[in-house]
Amino acid sequence: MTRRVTSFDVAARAGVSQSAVSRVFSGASASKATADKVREAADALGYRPNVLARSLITGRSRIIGLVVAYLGNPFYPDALERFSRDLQDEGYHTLVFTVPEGAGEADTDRIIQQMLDHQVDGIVLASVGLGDALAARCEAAGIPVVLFNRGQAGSGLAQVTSANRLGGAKVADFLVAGGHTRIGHVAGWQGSSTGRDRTEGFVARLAELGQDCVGVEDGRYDHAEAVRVTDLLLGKGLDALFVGNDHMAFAVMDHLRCALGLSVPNDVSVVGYDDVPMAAFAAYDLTTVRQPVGRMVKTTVAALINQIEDKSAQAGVTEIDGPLILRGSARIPEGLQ
Amino acid sequence: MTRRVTSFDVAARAGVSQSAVSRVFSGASASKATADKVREAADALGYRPNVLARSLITGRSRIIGLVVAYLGNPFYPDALERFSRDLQDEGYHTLVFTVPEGAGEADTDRIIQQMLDHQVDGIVLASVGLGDALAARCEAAGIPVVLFNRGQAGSGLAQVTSANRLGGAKVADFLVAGGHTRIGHVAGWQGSSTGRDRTEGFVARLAELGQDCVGVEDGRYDHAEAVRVTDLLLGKGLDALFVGNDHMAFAVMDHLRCALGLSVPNDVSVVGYDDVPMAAFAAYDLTTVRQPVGRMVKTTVAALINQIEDKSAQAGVTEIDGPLILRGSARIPEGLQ
DNA sequence: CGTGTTTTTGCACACCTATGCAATGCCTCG
DNA sequence: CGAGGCATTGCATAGGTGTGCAAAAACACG
Repeated sequence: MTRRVTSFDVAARAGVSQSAVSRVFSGASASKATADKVREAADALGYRPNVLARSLITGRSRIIGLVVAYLGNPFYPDALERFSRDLQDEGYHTLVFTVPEGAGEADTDRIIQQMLDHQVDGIVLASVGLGDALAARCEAAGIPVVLFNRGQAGSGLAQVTSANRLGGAKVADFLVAGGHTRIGHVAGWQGSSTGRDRTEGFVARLAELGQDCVGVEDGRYDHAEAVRVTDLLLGKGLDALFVGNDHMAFAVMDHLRCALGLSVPNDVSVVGYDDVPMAAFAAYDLTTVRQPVGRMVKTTVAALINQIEDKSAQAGVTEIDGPLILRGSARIPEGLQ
Repeated sequence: MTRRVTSFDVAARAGVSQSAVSRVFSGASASKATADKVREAADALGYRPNVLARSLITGRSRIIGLVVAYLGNPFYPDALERFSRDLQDEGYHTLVFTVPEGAGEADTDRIIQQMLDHQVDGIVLASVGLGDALAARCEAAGIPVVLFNRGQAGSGLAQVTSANRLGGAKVADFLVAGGHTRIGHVAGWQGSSTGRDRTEGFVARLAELGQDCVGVEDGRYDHAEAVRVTDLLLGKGLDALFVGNDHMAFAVMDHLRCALGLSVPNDVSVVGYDDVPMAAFAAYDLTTVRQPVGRMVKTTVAALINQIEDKSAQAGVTEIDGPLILRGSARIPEGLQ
């Protein structure tokens, strides 16, 4: 195994100084003549700048830390893939951390610490919260943090979500327009802003329309839990269910159809949230509120890079609206085709 | 934003030399007395070793590059999550690269180059191949590469897969035992070793049992393509289908049931490969060959770390056997309950 | 050709840690 | 008490790059 070829080697071969080589490769000013000489020598030797040394001195690693929790929910692999690609396009790389199911503040703490150790230039937390102490630590280290698909009121952190309240309201409008009168709700985890917001928007709009929600139960974004609380709700008599995300909606539909022998949508209409690719599968054909992942990711990346390049940039809260996608899992009101 | 606190700061406060601090934090020998002093000072100042500087000098970054292609197939998010966790447990971190759908050698080349630039200690290629030139470059740089769920004959690279030939054979045994006589096969991508091996094992065993496979079509691990070729095969009259992975099997089942109104398994038995979590969903209840992801990942990580720590270690080929999981998508032979 | 201005270049140092080497201190055993 | 062995410590340097500063070169202009 041969020693790494360094900028000195290139300099020697090109007959210039090491700093000239550095300048050529970091885009600083250099005359065409030397630039040519340097590039030629570099090619001949197979030289590539050592990213570590560069990062050490510039203090910027061009690495973004991405923390993701629920990879079992197909929404997140999709987001992850887009993050990786979009960041790559901007010249950044993605250090991925997964936080296990029942992880607490302590686990997040360790992870954030490791990211700081690696000198990441920024952090994306996908559906993961951040304690105030940790947020302060990142702030102190000058490392921007953006929350993806998760809000945190009063944290002062940048956030990108879909318009969850509005989305919930859209579902309420839709189900009422469809003539449903006994509407239940398997909520997204009420410990998360997305879960709460969707529920609030949904319940509030139902009330505006003069309907009471027959029942609300927290499904905690979990398969088994969603099925369990569905049974609770069904005991009250239902003709429609709004489920806090697609992932749970699939479980609910399976349970209704296969375990209970009910027809969706004839006996019960089901509406989800996310519009993951699987929602379009014929077996589910799920009516659902689309979260525009592509735009959400691009917005997140833009916000992050903006804060990295301009430390004084303000952290903003962005909500991106998404349409209700009409499919076959819920009765469609007369007027809408 | 305050300057980073360095080992010198800690040394000054603890009244020792910088090297003492270094030794305490890198686990080298140090007396209890100094270790205590150093730790106290470090805690007081909030010192953490700079990973970049450490990597620069040791030549080991403790970062593993993970390249993954088909995140749309739920098998891979699962694997990714396990890789991240297992590597974390071993003190490594995961730099993730995704290669876009129709990516060629050139894209892979760029990605590998970037990984080398980042001084990764090792590379995992999940269902991605590696050209000989690139393999040689990694070899030259002394960076071990392990192929995950993909073989490459004659490459000399370490490989971890499931026992694909055997798995295909198991499906053949099972379908024949179930009394099927007109068996078709939507193959996994024949440009991949996994696809070819499963097909070979399946077809060969069918032949041993005195049956001809009614038809084999390449589904290319793609949803739409799988549906398309299913129609081709159905034209020949089928009572069973072996599909090259679960991801395609879902599409096939949806098509059979929802578009064509056929019953699975009454009209056609369907068997998949992978046993992704979704295969257990009631809507599909898919009989399938399990790929033991957990063991495959652990084996891959172990092989990688082994090669990292002992450069002379030989790259091996590992195949891990997985059981056929009996569910409701295929007729079950009398004897088996 | 001389002077003033801009661009280019090289020198030296900084970034932060790990580690070989020599020196120091401590302990043991005769 | 002295010699020898061992653990510990500090010094100095390496690892590969970016960058401020001053010198040198190139250029413009009268």
